[in-house]
Parts: sequence; structure tokens; C-alpha cells
Amino acid sequence: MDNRGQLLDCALSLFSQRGYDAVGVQEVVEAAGVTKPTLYHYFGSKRGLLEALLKQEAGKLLAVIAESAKYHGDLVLTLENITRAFFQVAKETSRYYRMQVTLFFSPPESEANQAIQPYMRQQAEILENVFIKASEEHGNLSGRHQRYAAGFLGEINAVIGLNLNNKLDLTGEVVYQIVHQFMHGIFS
Amino acid sequence: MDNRGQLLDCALSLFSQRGYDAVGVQEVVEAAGVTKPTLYHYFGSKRGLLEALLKQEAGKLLAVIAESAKYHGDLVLTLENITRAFFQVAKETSRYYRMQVTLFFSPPESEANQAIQPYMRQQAEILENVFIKASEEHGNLSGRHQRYAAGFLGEINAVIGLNLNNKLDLTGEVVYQIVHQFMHGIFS
DNA sequence: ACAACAGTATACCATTCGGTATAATACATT
DNA sequence: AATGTATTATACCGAATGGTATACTGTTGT
Repeated sequence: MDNRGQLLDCALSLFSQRGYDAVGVQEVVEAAGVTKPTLYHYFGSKRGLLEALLKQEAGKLLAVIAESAKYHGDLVLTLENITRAFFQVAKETSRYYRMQVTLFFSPPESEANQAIQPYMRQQAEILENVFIKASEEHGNLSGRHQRYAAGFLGEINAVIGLNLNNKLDLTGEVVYQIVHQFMHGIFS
Repeated sequence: MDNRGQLLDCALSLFSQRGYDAVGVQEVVEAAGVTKPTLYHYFGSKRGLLEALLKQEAGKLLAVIAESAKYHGDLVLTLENITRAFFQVAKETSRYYRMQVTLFFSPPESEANQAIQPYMRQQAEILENVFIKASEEHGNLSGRHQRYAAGFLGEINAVIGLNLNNKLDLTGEVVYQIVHQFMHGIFS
């Protein structure tokens, strides 16, 4: 792997384990086996490093989620597909997902949170579009798509958070429960 | 308010807005209108400041939650009381609750996360005891109290996280939905 | 009146922070 | 072979970091 890739990989490991603020530039370059000017050549700043990392990893995630969220007339099936897709990504790229969760819940005025915002917004929009399309058939969804999207995403991230702390396995049963609990909440 | 109290109050504001790592000791003492030796006199270290803050604020929260979690034979009612108590605390002490959420979701090897762990553990234990007591009447709860406690707590914190980002109001309706969705998940 | 004490400020410590000026490579193009 | 460009290292910057040694307050108990 080239130096740029090494830097991204080491930054991902360090940021996900100890947090963006707690990890210094020096530490990243030492882990990657390069020196500081190399990092600044590729990324311009520590913030630039984080943003390149997010662009790469969050981009992959968005592609998978968008693919899973194609709506074909069955809301339950679509939500199950989306949930499965999230679980799959969380399993496969657990380092990144851990970082995303911590960035999402970091303080609103922190650099870290501001960097993740646009990507979380995109995730929410994908979900919102599903609920908007579904509302053509389920009238009682209309007007609440934003809240439902945020709620569903929050639910998924909470469950994945439990999984990352080894408190829960991401089984098919959990997929079923999340979606059906959620649907029950909508129509009750 | 005395200097010690000023320091705790300013630290709470700064930590909750920008994060423990991103805020320097200098910044805290300037906000409190004192100098560094005063801080080190009372708290010994930056970490000590954080721990004193948690001891004070998390202690208040635990007292309220423990009171709300007294089980009198009705699981649904108890969970509703607990949820309402969490919502009330989150509203009244939103600065602290925001910090607690960010600490809880901060990276596992970070100072911040390690400081909050014992208090989150105590919250989980209160929930676990509710499910243990309830399992005397609802047989199908037994053996899963730990998972249910973690799941319920995760759900509550996710919803409060949405509220802190102005994406959701913590209404009585939400209390009802959370508890009934959760119960539905247990018995389905 | 005096001693003991908690509390506070001045001034400082070594280290690390994010970031950079300069120069030496390596490599492809001409 | 010469030249330009991308990449990398050495060595450094000022500022901020967490933390402290020392001395000076104010109060309190004797």
C-alpha cells in the first residue's frame, strides 16, 4: 500500500480507538511509517485527513445503503433490506462504523461532528425518500417522513452501537424485530 | 457560587459543547475567572475535574432514575415511569445529558469513555433489576435481562440524542411508543 | 498575638500540538 | 542527458498543552 493509503488506514485505526481529538498528527505518521510533511502533502491539514477518510469510507457505505433502499412497493421488505445492509457494513467495516458513531454523537461544535454531518444527512435523505415513496400507499406516513427516517436511523445506530460493545449479535432475528417494532409503532 | 462550583459549571458548558479533549485547562479556568493552581487545588488533574463533574451530575441522574424504577408488579407502567424520568432529566439538565451521550459514544480507549463507564453500568443495573423482578411474572424475560436493559437504555439514549439535535420532541406519545414497541418486541 | 491552614496568584516547566521552510530524492518526459 | 514534477525527509516554528514550585493571601482556632 502506498503512503497515502497507509496514512488513511492508520488514521482510521487510531481515530476509531481513541478519537479524533486525542490522536496527534505525529502519532498518525509514526504508525504509518512516514513523516509529517508527507501527511501535509496529501491532506493539507489534520482536518483534511479526516475528511478524506470520511469521503472514502462514508462514500462506500452510502453506495451500499442507497442500493439497498430501492423501493418496490413493499415497505417492510425495503426496511428489512436497509437494516441488513447497515448490519453488513457495520460488520465488514467495523473500524469505520465505530468512528462514524462516535463522530455522530460528538459535541455539536466539535470539528469531528461538523465533518460527519453531511454524510449523516445523506443517509437520512435516503431513508426519507423511502418513507415518501411509501406514503403513496400508506397515507398515515405522510408529513412524518423526516421524523421516521431519523428515528429508524437512530434505532439502527443504537443497535449497532450495542453490537460494537459486544452486547448484541446482529442476527436476522434482530432485523425482523427492529423493522416490525418500527412498523408497529407507525400503525398503532 | 464559589470557585469550585464555578469551575464545575464552566467545565460542564465547555465539555458538552466542544468535547473533553478539545477543551484545554487554560480555557476552563479563564471561563471560571480563576487561575490554574486553583483548578489543580480542587481537582488534582483535568481528569479529576471530569470525574468530579460526573460524580455530581451522574449522581443526581441516578437518584432520579432509581426512584422511578421501583417495581410494583406492572412492567409497562414501570418502563413508562423510567422513560418519563429520563426525559425529564434530559430536559432539565440538557448540558449534562448531552455530555453523557457524547461520553457514552466516545471511543472505548478514550479517557472520556472510561470515565463514564461506571455510571452507565449503574444505570444499566437499575434497568436489569427491573427486568429480573418482572421475570417472576413474565417467564419469557428470564435470562435476557441484561440484553433487554442494554437495548432499552440504548433506545432511550438514541431518542434523547435526536431530541438534543432538535429532531424530535420528548412528548408523552413518544414515551408510550417506546415502551409499547419494546414490549411488543419482547413478546412477539 | 500567633500559628496553622485552605485557597489563590505569579511565573515557570517540559512536552506536545498542528503546521512549515528547505532541500534532497525519485521518476517520468522531453 | 536534461528538465520538470511529484514525493519525501531533516529540521524547525510559535503556540498551546497539562502540570507545578513558590509565595502570598485571608481566615480560623488557640
